[in-house]
Formats: sequence, structure tokens, C-alpha cells
Amino acid sequence: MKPTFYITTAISYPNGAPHIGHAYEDMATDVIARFMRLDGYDVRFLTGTDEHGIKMLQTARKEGITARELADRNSARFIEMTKLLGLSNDDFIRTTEERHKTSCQAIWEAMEKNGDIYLNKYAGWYSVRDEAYYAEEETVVSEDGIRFGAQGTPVEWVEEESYFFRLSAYQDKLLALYEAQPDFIGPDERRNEVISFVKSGLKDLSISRTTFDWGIPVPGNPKHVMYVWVDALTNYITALGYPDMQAELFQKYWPALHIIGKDIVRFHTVYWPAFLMSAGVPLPRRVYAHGFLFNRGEKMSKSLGNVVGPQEMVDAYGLDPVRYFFLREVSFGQDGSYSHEAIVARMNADLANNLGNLAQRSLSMIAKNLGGVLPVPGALTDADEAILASTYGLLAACREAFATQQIHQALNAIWGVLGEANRYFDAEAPWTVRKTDEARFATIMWVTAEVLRNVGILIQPVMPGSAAKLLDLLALDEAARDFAHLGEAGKLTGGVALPAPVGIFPRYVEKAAS
RNA sequence: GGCAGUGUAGCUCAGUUGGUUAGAGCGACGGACUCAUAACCCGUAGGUCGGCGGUUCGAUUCCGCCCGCUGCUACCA
Repeated sequence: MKPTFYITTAISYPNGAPHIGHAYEDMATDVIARFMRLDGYDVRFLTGTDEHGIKMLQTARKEGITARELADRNSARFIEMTKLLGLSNDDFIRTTEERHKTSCQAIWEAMEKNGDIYLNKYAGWYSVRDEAYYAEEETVVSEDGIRFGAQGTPVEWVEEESYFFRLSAYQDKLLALYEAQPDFIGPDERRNEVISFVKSGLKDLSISRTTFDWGIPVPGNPKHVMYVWVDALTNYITALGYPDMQAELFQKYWPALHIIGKDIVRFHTVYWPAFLMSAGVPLPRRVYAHGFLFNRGEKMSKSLGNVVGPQEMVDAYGLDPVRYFFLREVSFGQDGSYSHEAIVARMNADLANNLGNLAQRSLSMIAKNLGGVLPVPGALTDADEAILASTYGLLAACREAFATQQIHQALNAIWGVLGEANRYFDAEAPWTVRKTDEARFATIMWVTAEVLRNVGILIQPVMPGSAAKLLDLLALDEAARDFAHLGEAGKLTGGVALPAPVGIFPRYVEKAAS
């Protein structure tokens, strides 16, 4: 039986259209999911939308529609994006679904049964008009002594009945968790931050509201809806069938690797494990936080007008180059920057020149000089052995990189071998050898094709479409495209007729200035 | 303010458990080649390794201070 692997993105808050930040997390998670599938794991990949809460209500009101209508409309946009990006998710969860209500109420009851939920009062600066609380520092007092909230509406000190989660009881358990499971949080910087946060002392958490009703009702007290995190985080187990922990999916796939943005690290590494401990559910395997994307080094914002949508980007460069760019250019876990120039540079240097051109020059030689038939190699020289050894070493390097989500390092290793392959090709000068030594020429062609086969297989997670084209050009059987066929195991056998070579990665040429 | 991290070639970064000439990719420039998507290959970049001071025979790598940048410092997802 295959080992299993469960991976999730954070669920997106759909009070607006998806932007490149959402796309980035989705693409990266998809790459990991695909990598693990190819490496022999039975993978479950979940993404979705987090649709409750006050902000949805406020946005809906501004647009003159209901929260439900807003959620339906925008969630559909996120679903469209999964198609646009070619995501291989197995499920798409919406927190407004019935299965999620059942799940949230069950985890609530489990935490309550464990004695971790109690009723008390939540106090703060409340805006009746916004139906929202504001932190003290978000408010300003005007000259006439009236205090206003962030939206410019008057606020008043309100004490509201609220359920609390006994987070304070979990401080030591959480610290013990980080200690016992050092890879629970990644990258390390985030882990350090979380530990110092928890060490500084944990207060109990307000987990219900009575001021609005766009949420999941608290069991036994429908005046309250669950507030934010119990609702949002629970999605990860809802999708596996919780509260039925004997459910097939749950048994098979939990615990998860959660891929999230660095802004929600605390919720996933403090609140979430505490909730699960309380409810008696096993904890996630690991939480890995990626960084933010910047447009030319500047934060993206509507006022700067530098927000780029995933659709525009895919339209401009194509899906696979976009996926490749973000995963190669940005160190996964750190902030990154993108620009038209940087994307074009990657497309042309890495994709068109290093990989595309190597495929083109070698395959067209086979077409022209060997009748389009992949040759059978003769005795291998040291040079042949060397480039093959580097190529065959890639799986181990990629696995090592993916084990800690260092996707960019895996790509770096692959392109290192491509550089070596170009030097090999040049040094062997097959265009000259062809005239004097046909057997040697055939061997050089075979070796190069074998490098391309391995590279083609390894880049499938990042560029599924382009990789398939490359492997098609090598007439590689669909069933021979997983990682088990890398290296000696799936070595190309000569004598196979190849299709006519076509370009896979076109150069990006700037349009004439208009 | 406190805690943590970071500042290396035009750009993006790697690296040195302290030690002869500090590396890669991209860009730029020069050369070679002509199989190929004007691609590929070879060579060049003389960078105070943020600043000042200290430890040491010797520091970019250790310590201190300073400057710049970033993150965290709880109920907005």
C-alpha cells in the first residue's frame, strides 16, 4: 500500500477577487502535492474558501447583496482560479457547507466536554454601525471627545457575552510540542517567533460573537455564532470526514502538512494544535509558512495600482512559465519580488535557452540524421557516465529539498544539471562527430535524450503541461513518467520512433512599442 | 521600547566550524562555434563581504557598539 500524504492551503477569505498572493500559495502547494504523487504517495490535496465573519457581511452590505450571495459569487471565482492554475486539488471546501457546520459543532462540543470552553464577557470598543470591535489603538478620539473606530464610525465600550477557549491551559503543552517535534513549524524563524510568543504567556481566546449571525451557531446557544478560528481552522478535518474519525479519508490522510502565509502562523501553530489537543484529535504533521510577494519590491496595494491578477499573468506569459517563475525565483518561505523583466529573464534564460533549446537541438538532430528513431547507445565514455551520474542524482537532491519545502532548491539542482548537459553537448560536438563516427554520434544523442527524459519527469510537478510535451517528444509511455522510472530503472531503450520535434518553451519577445 | 533575524559583485543569492587568489546564476562586455529557439560554449566583472572598535599570528566568518532593513510583540482575515 502506498504511503499517504495530506496537504492543504489556507482557505481564502473571499470578500474580494483572488490575487497573485492566493495564486502563489495555491501553485506552491500544488507543486508539492504533484511531487509527492509522482514519488509514490497517495496524496490528498485540499483548498477552499473561508466564508463567514463580519467582513463578508460588511462587504456584502456595501454591494447591496446578502453575505450568502457574496460568498457564492466570490467562492466561484476562487474555484475558477484553481482551474486557471491547473491545480490538482482533490477537494474544495467552503465553510458554508453543511458538512462543515456539523464538523465545527462537533469539535466545539468536544472541547466543551473537555472543560475548555466557558461563558464570560468580552469587552472592547464596539461600533454599532460596523458591527465590529476595534482594538484600542485602532480608535481615535476626536476634539469633541467622541471616539471613532477604524472605519470612522463612533465606537462605545461594550461588554458582550462570549464563549472563551481556555488557551491559557495549553501553554506548557504547546511548548512541549515545539520541543518534541522541532519540525512542527517551518521555516525556523517562524518557529522561534511562535515559541517566544507562547512563552510570553497565553490568554484565553474569545471564540463566539452575538453581534452578528453570519457564522456557525454555537451548539446549545444559537444566540452565538462561532468566531473566526474555530470555524476556519476546522476545515482541514471537515474535509476528511470529521467528526467521524473512523471515516476512510480521515483514517487514511490525517495528519496534514499545512501550507500557509506567514501572517497566519500563530493561528495554525498555537490555536489550532490547542483546539485539537482539547478535542482529542491528533495534531498536524507540520505547518510551513511562505512569504509575501512584492511587485518590484513594493507591497501590492489597490492605491498603488500595482495589483496584478493571476488571469492577466497567465494570459501574458502562459501558465507553466508563471508557475516556474514563482517557484524558482522566490525562495519558498521568504518574501519575493516579481516584475515583468524578471519573469521574462527566467522564461528566456532557463526555459527557452537552457532547456528548450537543448531539447530542440538534440531532438532535431535525431530527426534529421537518425530518421527520427531514438538510437541505441554504444559503450559509454567517462563524459557520458559523468552527465548521467549527475542526472541520476537529481531525485535524491529533489527529495531532500521537498522534505523541507525548499522547492526553489530542487529547481536549482535541476537547472544545474541542464547547464552541465549543455556543456556536455557542446564538448562532444555531435554535429562534427556525426560525419566521422556514427556510433559515437548515436551514443551522444541517446545520452542527451536520457537527460531530457529525467528532467522532463522531474519538472512535471512545476510545469505539468510543458513536461508532458517534452516527454511526448521522447515517446515516453504515460505509465513510465513517475519517479520510480527515474535513473537506470526507466532508461530509454533505443529503436523507438520519435514524433517530429516541436518547440516547447518559446522565447518571450517584447512586443514592439505601441 | 523588548525579542528575533538580516545587510556579500549592477540584480537575485550561496558560502567561509576564522587562514593562501570570496563563489553561482542573470545582466553587461570580449571571443569562439554554427547542431539549435541570435540559442549553446569559453573568457572578463578587480566587490572596503553595512560602519566603527575589540579578541587573535590572522576576521567577511567570533565579541561589542552604531546605522539600515524585516518579522514578532494575540482576538482583521
